[in-house]
Amino acid sequence: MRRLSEGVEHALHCVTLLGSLPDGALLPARAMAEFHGISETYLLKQLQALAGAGVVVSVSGPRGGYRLAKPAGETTFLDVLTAIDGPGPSFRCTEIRQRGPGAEADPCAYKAPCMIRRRMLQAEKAWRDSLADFTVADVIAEYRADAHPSLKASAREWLAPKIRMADA
Amino acid sequence: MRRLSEGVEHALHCVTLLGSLPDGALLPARAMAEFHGISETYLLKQLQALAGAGVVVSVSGPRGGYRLAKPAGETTFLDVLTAIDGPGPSFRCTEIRQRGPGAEADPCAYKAPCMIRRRMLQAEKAWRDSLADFTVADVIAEYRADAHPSLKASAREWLAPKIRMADA
DNA sequence: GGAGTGATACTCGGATATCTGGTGTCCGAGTTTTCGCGG
DNA sequence: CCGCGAAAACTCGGACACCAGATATCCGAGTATCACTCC
Repeated sequence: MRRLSEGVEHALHCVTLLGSLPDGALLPARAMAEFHGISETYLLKQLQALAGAGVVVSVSGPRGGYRLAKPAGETTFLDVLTAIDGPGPSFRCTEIRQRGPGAEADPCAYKAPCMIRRRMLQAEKAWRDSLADFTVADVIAEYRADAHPSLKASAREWLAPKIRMADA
Repeated sequence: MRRLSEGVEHALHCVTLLGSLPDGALLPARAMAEFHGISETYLLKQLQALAGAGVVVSVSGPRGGYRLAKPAGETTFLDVLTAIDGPGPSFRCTEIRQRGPGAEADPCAYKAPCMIRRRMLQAEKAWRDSLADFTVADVIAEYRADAHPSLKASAREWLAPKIRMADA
């Protein structure tokens, strides 16, 4: 498969970050960009796509920011990938078997689907199924179990002043 | 995942075509391009990659052309994909977790691999495993069983004069 | 002192440049065939 | 008629333009905050 967009990595890390915050907490894009050392303006583009796909929700104005739209346990890697790279399949069959000398044949002779297309989509389904099994909560749990304690503490400390709690 | 290269489709169809020829038969790139109604010069680029990866072998000069390097039953979709799109993984972890405020932390704190990277590579492995299960022979067998008889006959007839048999 | 009101500051959202990599093309290297010439 | 040799034709191989999509950026819309004024 072609090289995967770098925005996917940004989106996955940011979604994981959002999922590790307390319930109802908001985090602005600037904080996420600084935390990961990436471009803020470009990250906005990805967050915009995530918001449009219903993975995160955005709140405008001061005290605004982003938060997960659903609990971390219900947000899968596939949701994020679909939001960033689009819902369509990566392999697109252009039916080249029908071009060239085969073009004059009866169109109904091509009733059967292209075998190659079928196989490629089947492989892609395996990939999607695997991604659908991974939730953001899984990554967070693994992080909390394995990450170095001082690392977790410093991250928590750095993030604390940037977090905005909902009015609730 | 990003849109898959269109050359992949060309390569897969051409490899299938080569696999359906009699043993030792050669077919020039021009014939394959005309058969599929695609650009000959661009197809050469893909065939070059396939030859470099050892999927097909090329023979120069008149009466030259391409043939499969291994039997169709041992040539998998994964071989073709790897040859065209490169062997590297599609998801590349740039370790953004180590940038930003986490940069000052002890490097040994990052001994554990990035969880997100691990999951993405795992999903990619599922995709590769699925592709490795599909051989060119499978597609050909399915084609011979399901394709319209007149279609098979016309293709055979069109290809016949372009096929070059090895000296054997 | 409290409420209203306007300005302000901060946030996200969409439209706009730039640049890498896929797409498409060209000319050169190599090999077999073939035609011509000489024996 | 047969053998030799040079030229030609056809093939693949690598290097060169072109273009779409990802990357990176900027300006505009919306909203809560804050300060100031008035009651």
